Amino acid sequence: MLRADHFPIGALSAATGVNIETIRYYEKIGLIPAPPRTDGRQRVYDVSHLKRLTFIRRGRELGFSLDQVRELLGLVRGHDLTCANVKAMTDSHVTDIRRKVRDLRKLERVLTELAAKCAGDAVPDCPILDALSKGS
Amino acid sequence: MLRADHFPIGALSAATGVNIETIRYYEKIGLIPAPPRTDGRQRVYDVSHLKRLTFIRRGRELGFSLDQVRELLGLVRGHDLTCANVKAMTDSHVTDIRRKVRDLRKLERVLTELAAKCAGDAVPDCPILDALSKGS
DNA sequence: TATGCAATCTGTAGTCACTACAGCTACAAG
DNA sequence: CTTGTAGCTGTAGTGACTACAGATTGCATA
Repeated sequence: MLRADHFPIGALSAATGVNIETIRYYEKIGLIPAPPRTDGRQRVYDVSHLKRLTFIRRGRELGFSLDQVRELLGLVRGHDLTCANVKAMTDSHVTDIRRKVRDLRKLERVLTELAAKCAGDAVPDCPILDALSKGS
Repeated sequence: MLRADHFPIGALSAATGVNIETIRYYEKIGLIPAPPRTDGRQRVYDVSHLKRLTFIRRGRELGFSLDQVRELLGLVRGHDLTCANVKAMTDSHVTDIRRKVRDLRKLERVLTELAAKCAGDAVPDCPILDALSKGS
């Protein structure tokens, strides 16, 4: 944990695991507020930035888009989210994820089947390429 | 199936299910050869283009990147692929897919657990937001 | 105080695989 | 010959960053 109550961007990056360039990017798109600066125009952060950025990182890790994270942060027209709002967003996100998993598992099955037909020898002729080429 | 042996881009698009803009994009990045043109500079395709584009579309549907498709097409330095090459690419792709599935299922589990704790009522206080905010 | 060097700054361009659009020209049917 | 659809080029936008160039700042040591 950071002991100092003010720290530069590198420390914020290290503490949150968010890339320095990404932090500046988040500032540019208004996801985190522009922090105060030193006389030399270097950014100075405090614990509130650390918390907010940690929230963003976890949201991203859970697969929310930046826009969804923005919404979760209650940034949309200053509107405070209710628990019901958040649950609805989460449920719809889970539905998306389940669909992706289904699609990927199907892909996996098809590719595995194709690979099984493939002897893996040194000839240029291959059942996988055949399967991709054959008429509809 | 197309009966004419020469056809314009719209017909190629309809026959393959690949968007017109995407076909031109594929040409620009060298994935399909530039076809001959009419006097009015409109592209004229034949069955070879149709086959190649179908191959590309199927490869994409199986989740290969354009660079992998390019490789499967044997475009990389004119080197012909052996069956072993193709099998190796496919296997590594399957490994990628399995990893993605694992990650997504984990995400699904975490989100489902979070959503279960959430009463879904109208108060602004929400266990999901709490979980994202809490210290590490 | 001087110096050296790591950290930070801004701004731009690149990534992937397209998609969208503006403003133009070509072609086929009636 | 007109009308309408199809096609043309070139550029910019998408999401979520990442990479870089070239400048400046800040801090520690000599």
